[in-house]
Amino acid sequence: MKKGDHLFLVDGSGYIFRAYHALPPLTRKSDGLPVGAVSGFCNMLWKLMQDARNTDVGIVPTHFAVIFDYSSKTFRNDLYPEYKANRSAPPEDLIPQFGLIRQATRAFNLPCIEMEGFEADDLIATYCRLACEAGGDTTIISSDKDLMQLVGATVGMYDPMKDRQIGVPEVIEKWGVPPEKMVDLQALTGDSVDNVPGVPGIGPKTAAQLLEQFGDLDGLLARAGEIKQDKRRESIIANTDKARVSRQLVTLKNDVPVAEGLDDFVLHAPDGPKLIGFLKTMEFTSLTRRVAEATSTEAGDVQAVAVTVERADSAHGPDVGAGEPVMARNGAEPSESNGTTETPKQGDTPSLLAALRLERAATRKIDISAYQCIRDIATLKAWVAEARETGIAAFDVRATAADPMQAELIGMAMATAPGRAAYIPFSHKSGNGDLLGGGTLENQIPVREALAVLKPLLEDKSVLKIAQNLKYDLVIMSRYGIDVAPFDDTMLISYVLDAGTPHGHGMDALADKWLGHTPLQLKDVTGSGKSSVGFDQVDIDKATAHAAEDADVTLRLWLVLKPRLAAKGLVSVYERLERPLVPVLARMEQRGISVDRQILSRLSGELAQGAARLEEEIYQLIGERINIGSPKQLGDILFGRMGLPGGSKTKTGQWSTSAQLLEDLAAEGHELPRKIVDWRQLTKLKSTYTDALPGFIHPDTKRVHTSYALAATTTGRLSSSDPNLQNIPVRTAEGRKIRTAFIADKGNRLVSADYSQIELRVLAHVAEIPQLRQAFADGADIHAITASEMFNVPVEGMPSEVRRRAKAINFGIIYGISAFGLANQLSIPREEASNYIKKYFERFPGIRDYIEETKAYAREHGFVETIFGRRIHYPDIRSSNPSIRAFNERASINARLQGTAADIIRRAMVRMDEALEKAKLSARMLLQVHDELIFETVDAEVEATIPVVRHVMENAAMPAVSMSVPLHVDARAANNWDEAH
DNA sequence: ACAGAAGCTTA
DNA sequence: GTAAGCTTCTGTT
Repeated sequence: MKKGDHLFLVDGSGYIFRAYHALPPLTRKSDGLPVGAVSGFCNMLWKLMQDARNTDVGIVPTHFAVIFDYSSKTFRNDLYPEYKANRSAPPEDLIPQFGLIRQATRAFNLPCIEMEGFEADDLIATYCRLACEAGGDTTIISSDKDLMQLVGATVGMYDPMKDRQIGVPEVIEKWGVPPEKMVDLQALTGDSVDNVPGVPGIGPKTAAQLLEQFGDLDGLLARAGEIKQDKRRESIIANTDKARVSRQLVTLKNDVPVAEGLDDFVLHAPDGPKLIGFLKTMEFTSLTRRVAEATSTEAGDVQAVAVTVERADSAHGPDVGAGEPVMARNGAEPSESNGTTETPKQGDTPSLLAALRLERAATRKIDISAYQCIRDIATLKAWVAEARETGIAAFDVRATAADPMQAELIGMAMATAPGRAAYIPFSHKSGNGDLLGGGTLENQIPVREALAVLKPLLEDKSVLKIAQNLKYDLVIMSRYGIDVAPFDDTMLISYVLDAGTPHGHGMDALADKWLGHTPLQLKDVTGSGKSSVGFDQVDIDKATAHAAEDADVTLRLWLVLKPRLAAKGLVSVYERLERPLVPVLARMEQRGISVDRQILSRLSGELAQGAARLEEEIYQLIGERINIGSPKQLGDILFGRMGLPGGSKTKTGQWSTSAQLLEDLAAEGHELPRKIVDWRQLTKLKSTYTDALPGFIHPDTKRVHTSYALAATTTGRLSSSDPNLQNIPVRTAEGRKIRTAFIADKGNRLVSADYSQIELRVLAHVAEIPQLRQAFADGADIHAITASEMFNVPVEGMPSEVRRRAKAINFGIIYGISAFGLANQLSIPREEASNYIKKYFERFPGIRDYIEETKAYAREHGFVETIFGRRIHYPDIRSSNPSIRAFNERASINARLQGTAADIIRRAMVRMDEALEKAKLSARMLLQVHDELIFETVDAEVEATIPVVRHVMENAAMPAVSMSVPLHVDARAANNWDEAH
């Protein structure tokens, strides 16, 4: 082996188990021999070898071996007799397959390596070292964490089933420590599968954090007394020996006296006849056919195949046919149903213009081979000048990640007219690089230089920039020091035009609907599944076709969609409520919020303990260790074996184990359901919040940056994801503790400001209900007033149950009330609920009128509008199916209220930054939770900030709408979100 | 490995 | 009864 050679080591034993479990269990040969795992193994090995020949993917092995465990007894059992002692025997139908899989390996002409007393992992470690010393690189085909300690400059891993390469960054991302510290991490966490003890109570998150703090395991054990948390400190001190022996167990031995040397692993081509012979014996017909095809096209003999391996890049790459589907797509005629059916009215200029532009854009054929690739500054400058000339540039940023806070620029596409588009690659890598990544390709304009030319254009007030989902590009560009303006966003225009229609607002849906065109899919250029690569690995010609097409399509969509805004009277919705919010949200996402790791980690420990205790108690009560998290198992036990009363079935025929039902059983005095409900709460909090949130802390900013979607809901609300910070617990004391982890930086406070009863206020305004308007004007308790009106009870000394029922009705109205739903909510008979509603409408006839008007309007127009003109479509409102129709009616009633409230807070957000700046305040808006805004500001400015925030929020409807009901905002400041809320 | 169901969190 | 997103389990690829 020499420098530049590349060794593939397949973790054969790992492969066997994964193949066995990933495949349907009952694959048998005609004589009954179980061969499912053998089949999976052969398929994977074949795919791996085919993929490996594809030099586009980047790695061509020169050496190849498959490594197996020899037996279960190894030197580790001498160190620690319990090692792997809890391993049950392999499944019966897997046992005969071990030998077959070794034979399969030989049939593939691959070395089959194993050694008594050592695990496959030790042999892999040894060969990695030998390869490294010889100057070669190694790829380990496995995803086993036990092997991650070997990853480094010359050693990478590859998971063939997930098609994922695992290098140093991936190890750090997954485990929070670099590969060389994996041993220490595993020593702390242990491994229940292999029976490595570790330190009880220390999981991967805690271990990573401790190792970061103390450097390594020895440092940690030596200074364990410094750990603040009592339980953790005591556990580590008490289990020092276990940690040490665990480290020995997980440390791979890289000096096994191996019999075969690397030179024995030189890769030979598959011996077609030999392999086919084996596969036929196994009755793997489809793989036999594939192998036969692959080998016969190369003249069917060993020599010819061997040549193919050497020159796979020239003639047999997987992309030979790439031009064909492209042409086919291109040649397709635009679909008939693309909006041209709408006939423009006489004299309706915007409509006419819309139709004309649509006609032009849609009929002009999209030719993705016509796009230019810009590879020198002079050409780039010419394109920039052209965009200045036309005053319009659609652009599309290509970056390394879907998360704009983590993404690095790879290139950018721009379009100045339909069909006239170009791609500027900045940092594409060579296709045949190894795991370390190929070198940057020649003839690209480096990011800095390209951005220096592009920045004046992107910031030019006289050039409109157009993008699809512009917030993503905005966040990235902002990180590169560019403030893109002015701009339009085709996704948002579509959202304003068509919220609620069945098509989405993504580029593919829009291209299909408006242009009758299907753009190249990302996976068509990056490869799907098997051979997918980062966009920076994509061949520049293909990258150009894809990225430039997106810019071209975006421009065409803008030409079609923008005029429709005016035609439908939706310009102001777009310009007041949508577009200006984009940079506001981009800034909020970039700022992020501080989350205290320590608090979450402590909570996580507490929750784990609580859950474990409940688990034991539950097992005691049912006398069996079932999976409590499985509603199926739980239902079978509770209502089947234990025969608890009141069981009901879900629509799939399973026993329902909903919290409501379990609560009812608990109320009847059953002990078990209570514990299950409690267990669910604890595990929910742990898995969704305390365990998940730390993973979202950005490595550089140390803050959590959520992502807001502007066009995700039908009503105009925002949504939050990755992580969702709009559903952080608040109702229970236990859950609220999670909010204490959301903190202000030192010297700062969090300010939370939320609208009080905004949707009911909107209802009182739009439905013109005198009693409710008066109640809100008086600052009265709205639910108590409602109850008082309905039941003729004075507000003073009102029983809480009476108020509770009125409150449920008020909420019910907002949700488009039904007797069924109200009955459910209040656990009362439907008759009774029906009477409540009747009585409510007698007292508040305006609300019944409002509901009927809304339904009639929706039925007539197919949409409803908020008071600011946002349009929400309900295409199924005329459905002949009564339950679908009723659902759409309720949703449309709700949409006017929820959507208006969403519009109001949007208006507040759009104005907020300027208002703060004008007041010379440094407060920064961080989060939005539908009716709440969270800010961070320096201590000294808290008192001055609150009135400004309140003023902007309470007057947000003005001047567009002067509400007949005052808006009220509660605001307070504290060090954490729990206390501020 | 992925999709859907069930369940639970928020406004 | 409205609007969302995330995790776990389960059956199927």
